Amino acid sequence: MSQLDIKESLRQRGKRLTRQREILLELIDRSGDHLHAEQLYQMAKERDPKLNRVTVYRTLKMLKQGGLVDELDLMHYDGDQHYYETRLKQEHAHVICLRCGKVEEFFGEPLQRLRKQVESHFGFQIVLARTEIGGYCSHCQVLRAREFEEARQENAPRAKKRA
Amino acid sequence: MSQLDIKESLRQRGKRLTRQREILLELIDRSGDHLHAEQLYQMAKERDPKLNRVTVYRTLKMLKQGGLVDELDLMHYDGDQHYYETRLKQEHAHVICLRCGKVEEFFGEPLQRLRKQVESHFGFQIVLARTEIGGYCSHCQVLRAREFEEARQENAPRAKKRA
DNA sequence: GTTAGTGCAAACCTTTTGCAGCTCT
DNA sequence: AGAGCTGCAAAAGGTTTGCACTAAC
Repeated sequence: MSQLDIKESLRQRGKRLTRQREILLELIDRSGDHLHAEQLYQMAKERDPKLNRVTVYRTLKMLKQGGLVDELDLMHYDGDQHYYETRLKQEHAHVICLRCGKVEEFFGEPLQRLRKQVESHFGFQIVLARTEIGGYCSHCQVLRAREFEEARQENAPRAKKRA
Repeated sequence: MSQLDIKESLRQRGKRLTRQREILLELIDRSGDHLHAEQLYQMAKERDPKLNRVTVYRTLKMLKQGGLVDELDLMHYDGDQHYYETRLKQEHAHVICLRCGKVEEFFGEPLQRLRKQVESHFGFQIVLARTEIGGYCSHCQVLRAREFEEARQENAPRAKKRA
């Protein structure tokens, strides 16, 4: 969903396109996924120092209610704030590395199957769905193993390095 | 994961089994899933009026870190607090009705497939995973349709009931 | 006897609200 | 003109922290 689509959607719902919203929409549009309110606020403040944090929250809330952005928790990787991304057509899971914080997106058929099964199994009408997976990316798995090894050696000082 | 299993796990990790923890574990064990800290606190206070809210938070945090309970958001159905459930062997999704708040659990093979695919696709080591689906249960779908109809008639007063 | 755990008060972080004034349309 | 939006200040909601005291091991 592009900035233009979002603007059009606001127009149709009789929302005003203020200077502040222009700034926020542009930032959301180009700065990629997964920002939280404070990040967005800091970035917006550079373009308009008077823009208030509250406006960021109000704008995000409005976009969320309009179905234009999705709200994520990302396994509370870094505190309890929420993260936002412009809504994509295709459902996807978020895979978060608990060590480095990197977020991968996974698009795969199990997600569609899951959705269909829940709908038919419970007669449920799905409005929004979210899958978040936390763990360690391949890079950090190696680093963690190394860290463990180092910690082990520190706990057993004077031991010979090799048996 | 039963209360006894949890106690054993604490013992092994050198955690103390205090009077307060006994109370909280028992409540978590028997009062079913999906409570949040405040609910747990209110229940615990009835058994020990001196037990502090902070102890509830600290206990939940410890159990979470020990992998004994899982933390959920339930699509922030009712505010931004977290919900807790004792960890089950089998992965499942939570299906939350946004109107009545009912939570269903869905166990199905797409979840296992998803997990496997993410592991192999990214070489990712999964620690915890969470799928939350928000929408309307079959019961509330009917009620919502009725509510819409009533609202429509109020907005068009004196209109004939049937065309 | 140690050390982990508790209660209390106070702080913290994120988000929301009330209201007067401003600005899109 | 007028509804909708903004900024400011203040509050709310949920959770964490520092510290002196207590209790489990």
